[in-house]
Amino acid sequence: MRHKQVNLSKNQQIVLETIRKAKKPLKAYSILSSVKKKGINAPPQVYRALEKLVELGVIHKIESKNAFVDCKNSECETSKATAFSICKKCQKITEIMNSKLSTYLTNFQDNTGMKYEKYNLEFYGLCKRCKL
Amino acid sequence: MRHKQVNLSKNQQIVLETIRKAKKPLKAYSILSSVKKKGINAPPQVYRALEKLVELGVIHKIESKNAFVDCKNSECETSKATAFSICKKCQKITEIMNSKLSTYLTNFQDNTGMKYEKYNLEFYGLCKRCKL
DNA sequence: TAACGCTTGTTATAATATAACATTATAACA
DNA sequence: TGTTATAATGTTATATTATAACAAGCGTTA
Repeated sequence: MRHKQVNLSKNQQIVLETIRKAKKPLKAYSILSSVKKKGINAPPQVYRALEKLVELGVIHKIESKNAFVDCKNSECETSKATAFSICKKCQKITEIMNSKLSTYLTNFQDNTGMKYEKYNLEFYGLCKRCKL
Repeated sequence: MRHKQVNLSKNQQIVLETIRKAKKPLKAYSILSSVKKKGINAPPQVYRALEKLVELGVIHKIESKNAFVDCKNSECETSKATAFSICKKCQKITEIMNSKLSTYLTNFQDNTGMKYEKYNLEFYGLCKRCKL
């Protein structure tokens, strides 16, 4: 498995490392405060790194949370097909990797004549533990 | 297509009317400036109305745009199952009403043991006109 | 070298959203 | 009707999320 990390700039690497170390999705300003000690001082530096990392598909943005997680799917080349489950109680977020689902959605066509290039799906509910 | 009949408060009605008149998704502060002449002066008034309307399922939030559209689906009782197509070029947003899709997603199960109560799906691409 | 593209650093500000609190309206019902 | 509970309102202030704008550095390559 090859890592695109090789091609990342310094700030991009720092931000990615921070996200990878986290057990949960991180928000931009939380990342910012984590990386201040590494010389990243201002929001644009974080947001620029995030934008690039999302573009590369190595992280994903959870739109309904304004938070970022690293992509656990090693085959994920870009961020064009993403699905997450979000626990309403503990906020745990998991990337759903289900080939039937992704095939279904990637091939989905409706009658509007639109050509879909990308999708993002977010499921909400209670995770196994919080159901108890 | 019939709109849903619901008992709404004054501010909720004003906000809903504004969204219904719009041809495209509206952002909260854009709504705010539209309704200033009707006596709504501050963000919380708009956000509270929006929150309630979303809860009732008469409008939906497009998470990736921080914008709100009215629900065109007269059978949509709550905001538990939503799907949209978003044109990357003209920003046109359409609610997807496809029973096969909603059945598929509503019944979707993965192996995490999570029980899904709600989902939101956003497709991105080029609409018919922008493809030309 | 010069021109270019990309990343960086920096300050300032825009855009989105909520906290907190006081007040008023409405609904439910004894 | 009066009483209570709940929902909605109005208001100020502030928190949170994100981008604009500009200057400068660095490596590539023409």
